[in-house]
Amino acid sequence: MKNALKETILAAAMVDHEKGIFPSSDFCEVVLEEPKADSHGDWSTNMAMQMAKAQRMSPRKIAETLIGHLDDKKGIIDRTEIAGPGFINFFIRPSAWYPVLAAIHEQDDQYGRCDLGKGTRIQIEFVSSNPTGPLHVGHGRGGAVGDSTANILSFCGFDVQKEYYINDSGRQIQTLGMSVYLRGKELLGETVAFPDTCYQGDYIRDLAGELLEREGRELFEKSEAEAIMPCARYAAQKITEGMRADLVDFGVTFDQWFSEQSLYDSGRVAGDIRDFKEKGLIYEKDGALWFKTSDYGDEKDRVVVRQNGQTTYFASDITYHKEKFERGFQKVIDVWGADHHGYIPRMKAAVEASGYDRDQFDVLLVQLVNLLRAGQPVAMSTRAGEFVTLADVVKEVGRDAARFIFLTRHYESSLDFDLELAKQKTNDNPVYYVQYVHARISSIHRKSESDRLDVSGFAPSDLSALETPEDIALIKALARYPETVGTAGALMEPHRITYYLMTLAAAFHTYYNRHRVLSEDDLKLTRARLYLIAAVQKVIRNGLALLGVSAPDAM
RNA sequence: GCGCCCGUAGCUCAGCUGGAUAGAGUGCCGGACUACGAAUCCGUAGGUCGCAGGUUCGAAUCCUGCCGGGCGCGCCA
Repeated sequence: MKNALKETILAAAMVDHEKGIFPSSDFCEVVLEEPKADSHGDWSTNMAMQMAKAQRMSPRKIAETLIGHLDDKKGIIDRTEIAGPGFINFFIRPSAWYPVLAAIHEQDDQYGRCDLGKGTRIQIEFVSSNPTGPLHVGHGRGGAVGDSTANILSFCGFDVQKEYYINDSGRQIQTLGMSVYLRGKELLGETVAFPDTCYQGDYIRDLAGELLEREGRELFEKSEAEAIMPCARYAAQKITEGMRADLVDFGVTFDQWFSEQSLYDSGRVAGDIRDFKEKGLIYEKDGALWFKTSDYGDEKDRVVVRQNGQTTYFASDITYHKEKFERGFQKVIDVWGADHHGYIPRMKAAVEASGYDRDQFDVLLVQLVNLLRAGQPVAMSTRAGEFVTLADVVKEVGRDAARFIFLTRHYESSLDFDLELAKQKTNDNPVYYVQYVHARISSIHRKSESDRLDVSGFAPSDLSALETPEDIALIKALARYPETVGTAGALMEPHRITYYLMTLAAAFHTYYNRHRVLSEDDLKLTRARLYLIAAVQKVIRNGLALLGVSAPDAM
C-alpha cells in the first residue's frame, strides 16, 4: 500500500514536470512516514518542502499542484490535506487496509520477510565464553542478542551462520588445568596451597572428582608438567559441554563450534605470522613480535608473540577472523561485552591488513547487565566463585521471561535485570503481556468452536464489518510489522521487535476490552473479527519467534 | 590524560539514517468483570529531552565544547 501510494505521488510529479509546471526533473525520493498524531493522517510526506529549492516554488504551491494531479487508480486515498509548512497528509480509506489481513493469512509464518540481505553470507559469532567457568547473565544477554539478531537477519534475506568460538588454548587453559590438578591432589588427601589466581568455584572440585574416578589417582600423582594438560583438556571439554547444554535450555543453538586450538594444530597461526612478516606487517622489537596495527588506525602496534615465545590471544584472533572471510562470509559480526571495546580498533586493523574491507567486520558491543533481586544488587564475584549463572536465572525465571527481558533494551544500554521482577506475572514483566494476547486469542477460538458458531472455513470475502476505529487501528498495527522487521535487521537491533510486540499487544488488549469478537446474532461481524484476531495471533507468534520466545495457547 | 557507551516524566526506558502537539510501562489518584481469560482495560496528574553554542525552513535526533555516570586503556583474556 505504501509503495502504491509512492508510485501515485511520483506519477503526479512526472505529469507536472511534463506539463512544464515543475521546471526541474529533480524529484527527491518520495519519503512517506507515519505521523505521530492521527489527525495528520495515515501517511505523510515532506517532499514538497524538499523539492522547494530545485523547483523554485513554495512548498505549499508544490503540494497543491501535486495533489491536483494525483491519479488514485486503486482508490486507496480517502482525502488529502496540506498542513503546516508544506506537509502533504494522506488519509487512507478504511477498507484499503483490508488486504493486509489477507496477506498475513496467505504468507502465514513468512509474513514480514524481506530481501534486504539479498543472500549475503553473514556470520555472527556470539557468547564465545572461555571454557573456564559457567556462563553468567552477561553471556545470557549476549546469547539473546546474538541469537535473535541471527533470526532477524535470516528473516531479512541474509544467509546467516551462527558460531561459537571456543577459547581452548592459552594461559587460561593452563590455569584451568592447574586448578583441577590441585583440587585433585586435595581429594587425594594432600595439603596444597591453592593460589588466588586459580579458579575458585566448586565446579572445579567436581571436575577433579570426576577425573579422579575416570583416570584413577595416578594422574594426580604425576608431576605438574605432565598432568596439567590432561586435566585442562578434560575440564575444558566438560565445561564446554555444560555451556552448550545451558544454552540449549536457553533456546540458543549454534551452527558451528570453532576451536581456537585447531588454528594452532593446523599451523595456521604460525603460517599467518610468517606471511605477515614477509609483508612487513609483523616486526620484531624488544624480543617480541609486533603487528603494525597502527598503520590501520589503531593507536599503537600490538604484540602477537611475547618475549617468552608464547602467542597472544590477538595472534589467533587475526588468523581466526581471516579464516572467517576465507570461508566465504561477506560480512562478519562479533558480539562482545562492552568491556572489550578497546579491542575493536586492532581487530578492524587486522581485518584490513588481511585484505578485507574494515566495514565487512562489525562488533555489537553489548553493555553490561546489573543483576538485582527486589531492587538490591546481587553480589557477583567470579574470583570467589560466587555468581548467579545463566542456568540459575533460566531455572528461576524461565527461558521466555529471561530472553524477553534481555531484549527489552537497546544492546548499547546497560540493563538492570531484577530476578524478582522477572518472575512476577504482572505488567512489570512485559513478556506475559505479549504472550497473553496469544493465549487470549486461542481462547476465543476455542470458545467459538464450543459455541458452534458457524464460522468454519472462514476466509471472508466481505470484511466491511471491520469498521470501528479500533478495528482499523489494529490492522494498521499489523501493517507496520514488515517495516519493523526490516529496520531491526538493517540496524541489527532486536529490541525493535520487542517494542513492536508490546505496542501490538496494547492495541489488541484495548480492542478486546472495547469490542466483542463473538456475537451469535451477527455472524458476518464474528467471521470478520475472527479473521482479524487470527492475523494478530500470527504476527505475535512470528515476532516472538524472532526473539526466541514461545507463544502459548494457554497460560 | 585518551577512547567507547549512557544522560528523555518520581523510577525503568523507547523514540536518535532531522519533521508537526516528545511516547510507553511503573508509581500516585479515580474508575470498569452475572457474555470471548481482570496476567486486561479506561481516565487524571507528571517534561528547561544533562548544560551551552552551531548547522537547518525545522533539532531529543546532526556537529563542537563542557558537566555527570559506567566501562576500558598489558608482552592478560
